[in-house]
Amino acid sequence: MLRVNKKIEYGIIALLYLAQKEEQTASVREMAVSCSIPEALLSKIMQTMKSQGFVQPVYGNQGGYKLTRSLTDINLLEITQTFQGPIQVAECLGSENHKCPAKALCTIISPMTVLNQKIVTLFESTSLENLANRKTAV
Amino acid sequence: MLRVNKKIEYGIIALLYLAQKEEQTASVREMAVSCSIPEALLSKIMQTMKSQGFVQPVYGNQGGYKLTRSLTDINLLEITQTFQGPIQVAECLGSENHKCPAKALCTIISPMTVLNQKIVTLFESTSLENLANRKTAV
DNA sequence: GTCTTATAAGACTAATACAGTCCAATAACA
DNA sequence: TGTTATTGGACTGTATTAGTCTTATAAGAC
Repeated sequence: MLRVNKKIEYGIIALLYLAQKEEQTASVREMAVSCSIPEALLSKIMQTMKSQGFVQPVYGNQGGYKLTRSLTDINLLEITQTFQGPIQVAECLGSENHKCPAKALCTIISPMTVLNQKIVTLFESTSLENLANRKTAV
Repeated sequence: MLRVNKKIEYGIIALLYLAQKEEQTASVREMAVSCSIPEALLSKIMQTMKSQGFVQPVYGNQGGYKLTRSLTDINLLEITQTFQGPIQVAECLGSENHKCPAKALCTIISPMTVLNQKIVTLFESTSLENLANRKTAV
């Protein structure tokens, strides 16, 4: 497993779709049908995307969303953080999570932190443009 | 999130503990108390570890488990796969999972496969010895 | 032989996260 | 004012995770 959730998958697909349309808007319905994503779910996802500034809403007839940032400027880490919070390979790496009873004698926190940073770097250096071109950086 | 589960965390901690004891055995109870891990849960974890050949059981008084492989020989990928199955950043990357309705027009499968491979490589090249020394390879 | 220590294995429960739905409200244009 | 579309909240079902409980089995110590 160790997987990114559906919102992230769908969100990326939707952003790539919007990028194809260049300056035009696409409604949630259009994107949902074109990409086979449940409409109500995509609607939620786009709301979150809006609140993070990835897209801009256009109300009314012929409205929808349009991309406000370029694909080269958006990286996978941002999207992952938006829908799943910070990347933490181990639960105890979370800043607010100091309740692990084994923490004092834990032998793996420190190395896990290093591993975590590697994954963060990998995600951070992968832009949506990279994804669209079927590459990853690093 | 994007996190490794508790069994993996506890399992690694237990293996590192066993390594410290060198050729001696340590019982589940001893490990559980020393590492603050719920005993019944650790018991399950050790059973799985046994079935994968990481440790050997010793029955009876003064029994427990002992390590059968060296820390340099065990990598994080093996442990992750043992307790969480194969690493798949995206759900659709699973071999048996061909039911995604968007698959035909999905724009992210191919790049996600590349990303997935990077993570697999990172885990594979990180041995428990690396973890014990607070490093990761790659 | 039986007592004790320890693993083995299966069923079971509780809590959480995930995926997805439903409905009423609001915004803006024609 | 009707239509198209976003907004936001509550809600449901399912899967995964974490952890517990109980009974059985193995083997050494006395």
